[in-house]
Amino acid sequence: MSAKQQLTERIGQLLRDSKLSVTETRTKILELFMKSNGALEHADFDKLTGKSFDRVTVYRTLQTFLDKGIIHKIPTTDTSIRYALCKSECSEHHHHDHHVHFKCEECGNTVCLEETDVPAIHLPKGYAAHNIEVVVSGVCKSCK
Amino acid sequence: MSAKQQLTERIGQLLRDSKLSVTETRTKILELFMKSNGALEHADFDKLTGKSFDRVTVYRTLQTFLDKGIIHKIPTTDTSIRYALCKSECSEHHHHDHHVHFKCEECGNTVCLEETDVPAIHLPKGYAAHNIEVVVSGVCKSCK
DNA sequence: AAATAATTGCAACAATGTTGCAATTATTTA
DNA sequence: TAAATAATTGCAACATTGTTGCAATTATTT
Repeated sequence: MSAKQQLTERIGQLLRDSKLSVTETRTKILELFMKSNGALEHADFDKLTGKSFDRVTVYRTLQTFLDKGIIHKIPTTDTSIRYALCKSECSEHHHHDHHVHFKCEECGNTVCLEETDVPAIHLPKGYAAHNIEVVVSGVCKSCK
Repeated sequence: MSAKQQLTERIGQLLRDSKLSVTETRTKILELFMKSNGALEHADFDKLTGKSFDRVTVYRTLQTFLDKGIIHKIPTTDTSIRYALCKSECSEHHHHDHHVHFKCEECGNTVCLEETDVPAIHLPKGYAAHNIEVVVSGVCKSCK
């Protein structure tokens, strides 16, 4: 079995596990996530697939993946929301997204730093934290 | 001198200090920032001013304030970028925005927790950090 | 108070995101 | 495995958000 076939099989399994139909769009989009080593934004899917899918379909696919805990959003200060694959600990009802995100100012790429834990934050009295997002910007390994 | 007049005078001074003309739009928008205890998004200005200003003017005003270091952006995972006033340590060329942002899931309000410092993050080898953004979501003081 | 410089608002556009519905594709059932 | 059912896709149409050029207005300077 070729590497390509293996990837397709793995993606199919992931979709079935999430109780989703295995379709071309979903397979292709997951493939893009798995091949890319960073976060993707909506416009990337047009670029990377050569607009093979309708914009609406891409929006709906991303939303579905979010709902199922397959991908997560990364906060930004620009218009484009970024998405990245979740690790296996994430599920439909519980995200364990406790890693740091890094955005490189040189190449513009955003990556998940899985090894880097989000530190505990000591909030003022009366505040209850459910989720902590850390986005570091600077220069990445490849660009320095 | 009334409280209202004092605020207007303070705003005028802030604008002059930043080498900006003192106009109605800018004064009004800064007034909104100073009166609100949280971050504002573009749509808020329409709501709060009853659409007294053209959308374009509001966009340009916010951009100008960003450039001058009067306000800063707060990252989000939704479409709307949020803005909040900078403290006095910020200037045109250097932001000292090292506080934590908190978004309440109940009331939707985002606030700057000035007292809460951003912790040091230990990045993997090869990564250089310029800026660290921390956004905590949960339940705020008023909503718990 | 006039001259100059900066800001505003309009129009027109571009990009991003959403909804309903009919056609297509995937899954289930027999 | 073919028909029935269920889900997904693509289109059209629209809503929202953000951008640019330019003429009219307003603020600052001389």
